Amino acid sequence: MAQSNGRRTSRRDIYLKLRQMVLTLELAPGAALSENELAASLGVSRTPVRESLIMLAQEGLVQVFPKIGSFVSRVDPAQVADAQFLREAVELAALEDLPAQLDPAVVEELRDNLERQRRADLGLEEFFALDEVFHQGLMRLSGHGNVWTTVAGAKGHLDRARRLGLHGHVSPAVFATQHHEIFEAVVGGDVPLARTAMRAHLRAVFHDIERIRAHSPELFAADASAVPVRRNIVVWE
Amino acid sequence: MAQSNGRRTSRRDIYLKLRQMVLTLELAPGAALSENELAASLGVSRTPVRESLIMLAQEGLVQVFPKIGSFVSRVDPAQVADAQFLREAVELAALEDLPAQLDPAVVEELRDNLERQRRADLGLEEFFALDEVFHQGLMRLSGHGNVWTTVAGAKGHLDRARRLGLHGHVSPAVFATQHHEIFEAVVGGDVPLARTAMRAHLRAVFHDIERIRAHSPELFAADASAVPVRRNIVVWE
DNA sequence: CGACAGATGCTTGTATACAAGTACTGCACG
DNA sequence: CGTGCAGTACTTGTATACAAGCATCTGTCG
Repeated sequence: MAQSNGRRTSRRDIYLKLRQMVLTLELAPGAALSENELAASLGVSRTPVRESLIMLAQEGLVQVFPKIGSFVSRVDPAQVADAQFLREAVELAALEDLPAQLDPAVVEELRDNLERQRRADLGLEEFFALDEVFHQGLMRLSGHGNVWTTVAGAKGHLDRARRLGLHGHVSPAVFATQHHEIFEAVVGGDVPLARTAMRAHLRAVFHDIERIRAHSPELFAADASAVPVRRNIVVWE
Repeated sequence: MAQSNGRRTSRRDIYLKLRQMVLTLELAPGAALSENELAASLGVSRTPVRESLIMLAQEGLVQVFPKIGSFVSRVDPAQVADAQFLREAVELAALEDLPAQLDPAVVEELRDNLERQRRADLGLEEFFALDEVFHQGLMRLSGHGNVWTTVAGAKGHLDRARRLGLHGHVSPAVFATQHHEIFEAVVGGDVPLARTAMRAHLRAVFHDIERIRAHSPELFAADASAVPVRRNIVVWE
């Protein structure tokens, strides 16, 4: 889904950097993004910055209003729900496609991943990175690793909502345990149990979001097509 | 997923036009796309053309090789299979989310759509348009209409493969009948039957593709990252 | 004091110029 | 006749200049 080849262009670097900043909430939902400011701060011209913003807009992470401004999109509850439905459908379907003999290399990789999730000093972003790799690894077991790319591209709003939910509150340990349960069911060949555990895990993540929405409604979109006001933007907290 | 607002920009027009041409095979897989040529023929500068190509590249419909050229991506069998898995997972899951009371407006719309699919003088592109609306309508019945946007964005390679398969060979009538079966099961509240019919329908579409791949292998990608050669490009047939 | 109007400064959209690099073409030479 | 090399014509990437439009601020007038 991403850019085809590995040629180093500043656009690619900027795109990845901005995307990361949006997903990790370093750029807060609703924040104004000026092409000129970004270009100046990154030491490049408007062109690669602008093209990066176009790509992010296509993913729904940024909104561009012609002649008005560009903004980090607020977390849209509808898109969060859509992404939840999508990932649940895909990940549950993948579990039913598991082969009789699992790829031992991937299994080992997953085991290693789970090990690291249990480390006590695990940071939040480190956990999210491991979480991402874990779920993609499960998809690879059934030969649908590349489908994860599409799912990952569609769940930007969901990811940001999760980060909002976890900031300072919930420990990742609960999710690590759920990951372990799913993994054990998979290697044990118990598909129904794996599905049950996966569904419970994904829904636990999802339900957590409503709580944070009540806590910080300004980060969520009331009307997705509304134009944010530039002056009242709060960059962080 | 698409551009946020409805402001008329030439970029948006060009993007939609090029996208349509790629999906309908008017621009053949493997064809070279020169930013300069496109800009000249469209009567605009490189900028909006280039930005459109970037968007299409992000969707996987176009490949851009820096300093080399831009090409309509060949149909990638792996991406076709991925899209098949994705849509099957999503559409089957949506059937299980159907409410007890279906939205009568959508039901009527679907009935109307099916009616038009039965017209004898139906053109190929007209059928595809109706097919698209039909499947999206089914998703709307379960409240997941917007998820279809993501699915539609991911199934570009699948759609092109289907068009290759249908060009001149199979009649859409078979698919129309299958659509009818699915619809009847849905309005009858028989979810298991609807799932069975849907699965059969989607797999029938999928299996048709292998046939055409044997027939026109040059339109399919052997190695997705390989650079097409510019001189041997056959624009159509 | 309030309201309206114009100017100003910002925004993104588009066009154009230049930079860097690839691939083919044609000629010279063995 | 084949091979190698240099030149040329093309490609996309980036920088910059200009165009068009919105929003806000400020000054003026009622």
